[in-house]
Amino acid sequence: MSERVVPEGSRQRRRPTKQGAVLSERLIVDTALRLIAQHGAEALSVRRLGAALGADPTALYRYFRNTDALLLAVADEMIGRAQEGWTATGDWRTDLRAMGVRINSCYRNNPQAAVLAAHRTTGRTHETRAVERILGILRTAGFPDDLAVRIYHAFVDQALAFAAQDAAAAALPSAAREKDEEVWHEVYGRLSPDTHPNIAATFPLLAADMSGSGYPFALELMLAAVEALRPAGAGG
Amino acid sequence: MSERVVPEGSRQRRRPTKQGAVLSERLIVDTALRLIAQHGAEALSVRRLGAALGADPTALYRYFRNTDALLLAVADEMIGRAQEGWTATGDWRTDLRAMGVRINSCYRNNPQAAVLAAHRTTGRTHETRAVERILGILRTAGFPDDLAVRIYHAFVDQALAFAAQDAAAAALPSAAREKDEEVWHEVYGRLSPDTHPNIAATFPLLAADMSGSGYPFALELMLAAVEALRPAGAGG
DNA sequence: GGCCACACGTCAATGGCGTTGACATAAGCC
DNA sequence: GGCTTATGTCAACGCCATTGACGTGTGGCC
Repeated sequence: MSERVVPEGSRQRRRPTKQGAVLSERLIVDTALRLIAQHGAEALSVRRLGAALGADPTALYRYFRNTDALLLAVADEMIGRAQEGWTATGDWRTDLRAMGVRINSCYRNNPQAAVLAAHRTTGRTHETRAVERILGILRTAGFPDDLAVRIYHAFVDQALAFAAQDAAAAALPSAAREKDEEVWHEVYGRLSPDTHPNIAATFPLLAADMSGSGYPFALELMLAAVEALRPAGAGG
Repeated sequence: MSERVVPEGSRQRRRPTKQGAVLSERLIVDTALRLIAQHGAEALSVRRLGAALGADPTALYRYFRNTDALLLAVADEMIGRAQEGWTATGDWRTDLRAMGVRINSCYRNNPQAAVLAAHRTTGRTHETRAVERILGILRTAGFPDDLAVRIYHAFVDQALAFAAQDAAAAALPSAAREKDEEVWHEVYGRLSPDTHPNIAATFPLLAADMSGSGYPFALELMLAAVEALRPAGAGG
């Protein structure tokens, strides 16, 4: 009895499907990402992916043990794409902000995979490099080690937590997402000033602000607070 | 043809199921939370919930239009539990901190449900009350409306995002969680100072700090930054 | 060039899921 | 006590992921 999944490296026989497609791990992952991007997160199912590939749905199980393994591969591909091209400017605030924004948008661009990946510590090269860089930014800016570590922790956790939060919102089935937005206008817009004076007084501002992510402002607040903690006389 | 779902307020005929249970919105939500707490988030399905209630699964559709509506009710119940017994002290910083800590710990106590609930806007009573209270804290502290709204947004998103993040960690199967922590010590503890000087220099501090949640310090940073934004001359 | 093992695409089937429409019956109003 | 109808029940639909068996064409080997 042979194992169902053959590692991509030792794969030798490539046999076209009835519809002529030649499958590979790479092709499947790329197709899954395209499917998500084009038709939303809920469009990703084994059956639909099979159809998009021009193959029997169960052919996927020759490449991934289950859908979880497939999603992990998709997440890994996403991380690889996002890490490309970052360089330090030397200004700690600019660099930290860029890191935060990159992590956030990287996850938000692939919400389905992000939801799965955001809560895990991989210990792989891309991750360790990011840790090293952020710690470097803080220590070079003059923060003593114990403070640098605490700031690193808060910064990274916040970036990942917001990324997961925003990704989860983007990954909701479109019906649920629309309903969430509708709630803001229908429910919050009709609360009485008697019972909810603060909501009633600020409603237009509230509805406008809540449609976006809270991360950019939260990031600025954190940067400002960190600036205030920086030892006097430190360079940069 | 009457509407399938009757609002809980105007419900008058309570008819026991074959197994003798008397259903209500309240009972269903509580049972759902118990089911999730005992058997994990994936144990929550219409069929299993029906079985746990001692009713036909489809009886739920007399109380909730679909599973999404049920989920929102569960989420709102968690928000309500987080606020139980809270009272304002009048000091905005104390009150905001208490709100944040309450949300965080409540969600972490019900990690499986939190993972499902933290990303949704329910528009239900517990949620609107929380929104009203937080806005009240900020406006009473003297923040102008537009700033109060932006701070509210950043604060709430931060609390929920960290709550979901911490809950997800707590909800991992124990084997996977131990493996994640082990990876932290094994991988990060053995990185060479040549390739990862900043990690190597701070590793003991790092390993100690990363074992807890980043939220408390992130919350303090946000409060400090907000304090700096408060208009001069405001009371409190 | 021909043979053979078996990898891999395919098919059928299983058991789960949410949801709907039709039905029966008891609750509560008059 | 009769009527209306809310509410619990049932059967069925069309999805879903996953598995085991099957046969065909590929690539290695001589």
